[in-house]
Amino acid sequence: MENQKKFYITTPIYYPSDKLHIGHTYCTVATDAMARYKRLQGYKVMFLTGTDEHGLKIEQKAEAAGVTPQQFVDNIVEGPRGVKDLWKLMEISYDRFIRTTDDYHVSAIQKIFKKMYDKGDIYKGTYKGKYCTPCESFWTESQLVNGCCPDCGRPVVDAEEEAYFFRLSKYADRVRDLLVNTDFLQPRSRVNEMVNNFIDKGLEDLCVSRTSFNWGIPVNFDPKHVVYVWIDALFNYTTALGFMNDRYPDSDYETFWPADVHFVGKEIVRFHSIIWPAMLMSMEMPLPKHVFGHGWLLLDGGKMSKSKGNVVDPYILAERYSADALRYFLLRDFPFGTDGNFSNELLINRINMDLANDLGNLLSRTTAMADKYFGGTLPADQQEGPEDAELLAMAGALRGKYEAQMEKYAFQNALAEVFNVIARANKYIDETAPWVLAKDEAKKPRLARVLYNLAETLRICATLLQPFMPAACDKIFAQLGVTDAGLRSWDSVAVFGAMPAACTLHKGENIFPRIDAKKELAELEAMEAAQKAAAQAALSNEEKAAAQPADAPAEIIDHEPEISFDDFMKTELRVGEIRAAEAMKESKKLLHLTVFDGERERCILSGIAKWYKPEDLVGKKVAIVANLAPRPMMKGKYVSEGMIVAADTADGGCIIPFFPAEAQAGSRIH
RNA sequence: CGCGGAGUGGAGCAGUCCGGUAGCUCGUCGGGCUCAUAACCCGAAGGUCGUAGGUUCAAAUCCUGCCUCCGCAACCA
Repeated sequence: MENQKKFYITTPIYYPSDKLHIGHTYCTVATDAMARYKRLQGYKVMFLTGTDEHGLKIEQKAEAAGVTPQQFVDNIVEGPRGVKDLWKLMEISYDRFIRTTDDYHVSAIQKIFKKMYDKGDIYKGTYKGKYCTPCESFWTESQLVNGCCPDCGRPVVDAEEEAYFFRLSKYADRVRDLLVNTDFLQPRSRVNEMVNNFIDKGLEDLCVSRTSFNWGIPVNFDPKHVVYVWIDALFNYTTALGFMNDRYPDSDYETFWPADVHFVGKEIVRFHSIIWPAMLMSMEMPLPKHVFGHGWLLLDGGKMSKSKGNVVDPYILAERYSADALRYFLLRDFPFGTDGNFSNELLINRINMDLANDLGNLLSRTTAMADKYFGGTLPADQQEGPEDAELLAMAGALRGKYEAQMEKYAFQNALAEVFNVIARANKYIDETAPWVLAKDEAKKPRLARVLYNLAETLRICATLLQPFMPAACDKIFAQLGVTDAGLRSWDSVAVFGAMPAACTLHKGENIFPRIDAKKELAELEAMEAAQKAAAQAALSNEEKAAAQPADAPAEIIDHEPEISFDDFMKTELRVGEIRAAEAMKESKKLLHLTVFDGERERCILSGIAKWYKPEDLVGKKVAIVANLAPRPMMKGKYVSEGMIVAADTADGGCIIPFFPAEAQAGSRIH
């Protein structure tokens, strides 16, 4: 076993500030399929996943929920319907689960930080900016409003905050070379994006510590700093192998590092393809062989949002249709490298067509005939026929084709290859018409051979489907009478015919029941409506939300401190009449509005272009914040003098309340 | 002229690097079969491959302009 081939694969560590959604599930399922595939091939696999638990956002969410940050993340990770429960439900076969709050990780990160510091690649610098003393906040020049704090409007002072920086710039050339001249980053299309957008624009040194929040790993030689996300999160891939800690043996690191591939979402490709290699170079550690940036699942053609995301709760879908069916759908319908459109209809359709009609039904008709014609056990006396050649050739060649696709992470193609064979087997039944053979006693040997070929084809397909649908494949093997582990191995599907001729198969339960699509879609829609209503109710009832912080962290409202009437009156709300509105060529999101405030026309740039057409706004009367400090925008090309009052909508849009025509432009709003 | 991706029969996609009968899944219509989960098999209709030019004997594929959609960046005062 010394020479056994090794394979180390990881998912990102997810940020547990909310419960995970279908997008996280997608990535993790893909990683799991890859890990299982490599195990099937005989590799010694290390499959790592976990959670990235530090940072300001979690600190704030915990505070809002009235619990400690540790309690907050414990609940989301270990609690009911939490991260680990989801992975259990989804049959995720991770070998290790790392939490960045695990003490071994914490101490290892401190050592890593110190080592980079001692080397000179991390240095103490100053983060220069404008500081608002009452708010205890730093702001950049561009964030200031009229030279004042954007939060409270009070003057700011020049200040410097001490921070540690990583010499990212030092490694820019080497990282560029890595991306451009090797296949480190895949798919290739992501390379241009990284090089053009980030590297060639110049890499600045990276701020790797914070003093503005506490929920993080303290820099142990300078404890008022905490390690910011980069070093904390990225090095998880090595600390989980025992690197610089004693939780796991050093031999794990020696065995598995460097990783064969990190699967990551395209939004974090930048961190994994630029910052991560640079930090490893600094540590003089080997680089991972590949980073694969996969696409997103889109809803209605757009990015998944919280309000939409609730609808495609992986928990609900897996419980309704089985984890295997959901896993299959995710990996069969979407090319791994690019974005894909998720919909319940596609999901149900795919389950019905491929799993119920083609695979499930093939198993069902095969086992039913074996029972009916032979009592389950095929006689060894079998006769080949002219219809056999093509099926045998396809099933025999399947492993090679499948392997070629899997090695490219082209899960959808690998599955398509398997289902080509399944379709061919269904056709083979028509060609051989076993029910006709069964009527003639003399043709029993031929009939036996036909059923054997079907069973063997199913065995080969099920073996290769194990990485995708582990539980369902177990059931298939049970019905095929395959008890010998050797008959579900990679070697056993190299050629057709490994199964003994006199095999015994019995019809069992339907493995993939057909779904009543109409009824299901209606029910899912009803659930969606109910969830939206519940979310609305929770939004309007803060106490209720606070009582269930872990279940409903998304519904916590961040309230501002109470203010006096006088404070309120400092906000000068007035009726404004929109005299002109036009789209801006410089921005897709902004509309350029000319608003009459009762005494003059002012320019207001408002981020509503996505929801309002200019012509629909002209002549309308709206509420404006009249005493908001003018704000230079588009690099000073425009100055926005005020703000239009608008509300967010549930689908992430926005809506403006309009005053009736008789409202006087300029009149005060109380 | 910020960066990048995409536009192919009703739907979702492949094909584009390395030009040469436009393919797959679903849907629709017609037929067959009865072993099976009203499943399976066969056949048909349906596409000027976003648009306008160019190169070529030949362009979905190469080149140029334009339009539309989506992400990132900027930014929603």
